[in-house]
Amino acid sequence: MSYTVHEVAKLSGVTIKTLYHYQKIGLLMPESIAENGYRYYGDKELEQLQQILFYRELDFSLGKIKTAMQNEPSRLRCLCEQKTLLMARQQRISRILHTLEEAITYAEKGAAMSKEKMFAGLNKQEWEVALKPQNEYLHENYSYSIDMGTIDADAMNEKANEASDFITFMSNALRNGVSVNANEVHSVIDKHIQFLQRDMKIDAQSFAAQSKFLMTDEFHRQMLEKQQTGLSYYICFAAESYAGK
Amino acid sequence: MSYTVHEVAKLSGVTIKTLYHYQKIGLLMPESIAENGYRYYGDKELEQLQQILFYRELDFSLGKIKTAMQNEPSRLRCLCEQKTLLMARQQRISRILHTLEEAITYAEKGAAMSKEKMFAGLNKQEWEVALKPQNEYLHENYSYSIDMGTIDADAMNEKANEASDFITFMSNALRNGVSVNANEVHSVIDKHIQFLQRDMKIDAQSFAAQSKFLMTDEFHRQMLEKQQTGLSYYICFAAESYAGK
DNA sequence: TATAAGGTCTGACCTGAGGTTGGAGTCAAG
DNA sequence: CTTGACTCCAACCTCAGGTCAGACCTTATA
Repeated sequence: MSYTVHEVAKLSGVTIKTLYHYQKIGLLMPESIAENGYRYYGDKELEQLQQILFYRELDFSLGKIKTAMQNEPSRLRCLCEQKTLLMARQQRISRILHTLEEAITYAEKGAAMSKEKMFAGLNKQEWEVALKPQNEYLHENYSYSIDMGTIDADAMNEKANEASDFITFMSNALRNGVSVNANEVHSVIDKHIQFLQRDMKIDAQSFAAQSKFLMTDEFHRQMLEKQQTGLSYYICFAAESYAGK
Repeated sequence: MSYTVHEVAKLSGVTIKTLYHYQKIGLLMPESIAENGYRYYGDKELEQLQQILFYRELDFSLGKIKTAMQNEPSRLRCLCEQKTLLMARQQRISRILHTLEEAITYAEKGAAMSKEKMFAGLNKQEWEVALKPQNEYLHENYSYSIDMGTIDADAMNEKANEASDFITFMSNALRNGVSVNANEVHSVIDKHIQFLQRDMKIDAQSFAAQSKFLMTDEFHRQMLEKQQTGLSYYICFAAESYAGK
């Protein structure tokens, strides 16, 4: 199947000029060029274009896109990476939106925001840190948020792993439609609480309360939601169900 | 309170050069310029800068930003509009993400996507349509799933549409990470309840209770969850947050 | 008090990702 | 065989800054 510039443009939303530009810089070559100079694109080229547009959405420069696509010829892996990045971007917009909402409530009151808050999510330096390996980021942040006040590195690692396991389980349970009243959910919460009890006094009630509290913290909530949509709410309910048993 | 270029740059994340540029094109003037030529920015200027950055995030050109800020001197209304636009953008990213995910599953199977699907969300023409009346778009996608088994066509249609809009909104809100405490969520619940009140006596508390009750009914829960993982939990929380306001 | 280190101002030039204009060739339909 | 839509290509323009370079200012320290 071959497409003319016009067809490709209509399908993908880029202009003909842009296609030409991409050809000139060697980013996307036509499948074939007829004797009259007309350019024709095939299915493979469309896939490439799609990928280019995903990257462009992420504000990659065309040069970077080119090298990225050369270095990682596996379409699948490219796509997966793009997904990660796009999710990170969504995250960033969430933060900005949050800042914006705060700005609105301050403006309504006629009050002034703190200068750092004002630019949360907008300040790129800060944001680039959050961009990179989200997983570490999740780990770090989660563990740090649970065990404030401990120092020992190894123990901390163990805690991070436990927390991560717990979250993974809950995430799977939610995806699989397991009810918050299910026994396996309760028993995992039970184990998790037992683990927590090593460091702090905590019981079912206060765990439920704490889950709820965590939800009020936007940052935390987003972290869970990033892992699985709806997770923060699910955990909260599960904790409540467990506590009310 | 006055800030030097350096301080503003660090706070906001823009470069000094950019500040200079904004001054040159008259987008953001310093509060005062000392005799030695040094520029100083005050709190008002920081607020303006914040707003500029919000707009920039939305890919407004600097010229447009300038006129936008001149035409709408009310900071509050500016912010609210920006919020709407930013939420629209987030939805667009959601769509792209969805396309990306589909691309991944197709790639895993080694199959080919349909050409239109391939560019869903990326194609700007199409997207601009989706940008403005977001609601129509929502209609199409959802209305079919709610209104099975209706009797009175017209009245039911209205109800179906309302319910459908409500659920779709909540679903998007959840996907986009909007907090259950967010004003827009509350106001949508408010509207929904007002709508319900036409047919039955219901207030915030009983709505929250009913949401919770719905959750205990596996059939209803699964229906919501099928639409969007985590949705039943989210709605429940949102209702509670609304009731507790 | 001199000097170094670091901020600051300004203009001139560069860049990337296209858009615009315009002249000329090409295609399909009536 | 003409008309209207499509295509090619080159030269030039734009926008939002970045880079570089030279000169000036401020503050801390020797």
